[in-house]
Amino acid sequence: MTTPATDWLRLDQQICFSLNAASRAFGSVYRVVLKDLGLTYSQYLVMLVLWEHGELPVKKLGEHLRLDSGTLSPLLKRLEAAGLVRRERSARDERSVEVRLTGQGAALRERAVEVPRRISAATGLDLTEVQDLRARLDRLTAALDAYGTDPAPGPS
Amino acid sequence: MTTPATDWLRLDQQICFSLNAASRAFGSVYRVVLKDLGLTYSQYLVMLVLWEHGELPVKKLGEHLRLDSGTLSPLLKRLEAAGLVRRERSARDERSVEVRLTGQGAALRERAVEVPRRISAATGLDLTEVQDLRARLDRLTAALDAYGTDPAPGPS
DNA sequence: CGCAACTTAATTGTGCACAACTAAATTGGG
DNA sequence: CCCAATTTAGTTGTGCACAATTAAGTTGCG
Repeated sequence: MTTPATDWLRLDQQICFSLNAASRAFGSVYRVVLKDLGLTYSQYLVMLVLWEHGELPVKKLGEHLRLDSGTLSPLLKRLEAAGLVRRERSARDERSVEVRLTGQGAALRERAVEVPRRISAATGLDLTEVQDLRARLDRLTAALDAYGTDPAPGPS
Repeated sequence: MTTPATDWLRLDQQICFSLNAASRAFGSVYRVVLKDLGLTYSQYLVMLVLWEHGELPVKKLGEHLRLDSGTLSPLLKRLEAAGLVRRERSARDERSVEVRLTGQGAALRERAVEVPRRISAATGLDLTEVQDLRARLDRLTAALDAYGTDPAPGPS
């Protein structure tokens, strides 16, 4: 009684669809929760990194978030236009652009501290479940990334 | 020994980030695997639904995929331009647009059957793990959706 | 020094997601 | 029948993701 080969193409069999749907559902909740702060979900992630690390070049920011400059450049310009960050060329290395918080950006953290609690309430998961799910997802991401660099890891 | 409140804003504590990262990592793998078929990830999901259900209005397609017409309309036009689907106004209800596969679109299924196997290999997960993860993610999505319609479900 | 290789951001172009709005058609109450 | 409410696609505008390319600056080898 194995699943017929033809059923592998059923939408409800696709792990990617569940993942994508969950990601977008999160997006909807964050949109509501972050509206007061004037941030989008991705902007919020950038701010999290800046609140944690203080100040860093676009390159480092992208490494933390797995995003490239094509995504970050316009996003950072919007944050700068909103008065939350400043971007300035590094004096040491003119290729690099340092991103740092303004006073207003740093102050926004005070209002952001309640965001995780509200999101947590929306998930209906307890701490243990969240950590377990995060661990599984991180392993999955690592496996997918490895496939990208080496599609056929084998014993050869 | 509880986690300091300040740490709730750490990026690596955010379940949404792990989810988002996994979703984008999947995107990269699908981009590679689907390149031969000339489909993007989202177009592939649409084709899955059409292969499974044969023909249906944009509305139904959106319900299956949790997508609205703002996303589907341009996407379907691209699929039509690629010769994979046809769109035509329903005779019964002129508001509705029926989407159906062309011969070429139906034939593409033969080449798509190997996609799930290749994706499965990339995840490094066995069938049990995939089903468990899917179930967790679907429950999470349901909880997040419920929050959107009723932010404070209580016993009142 | 002089120049090739590399690094880093930014830009450009394509496509997805979604909110807000518009337009057209259907439906149902009077 | 008439018209208000509803349903359904489509359009517009904003923002994210990413590939490919460009431009500027740095580094190191000879």
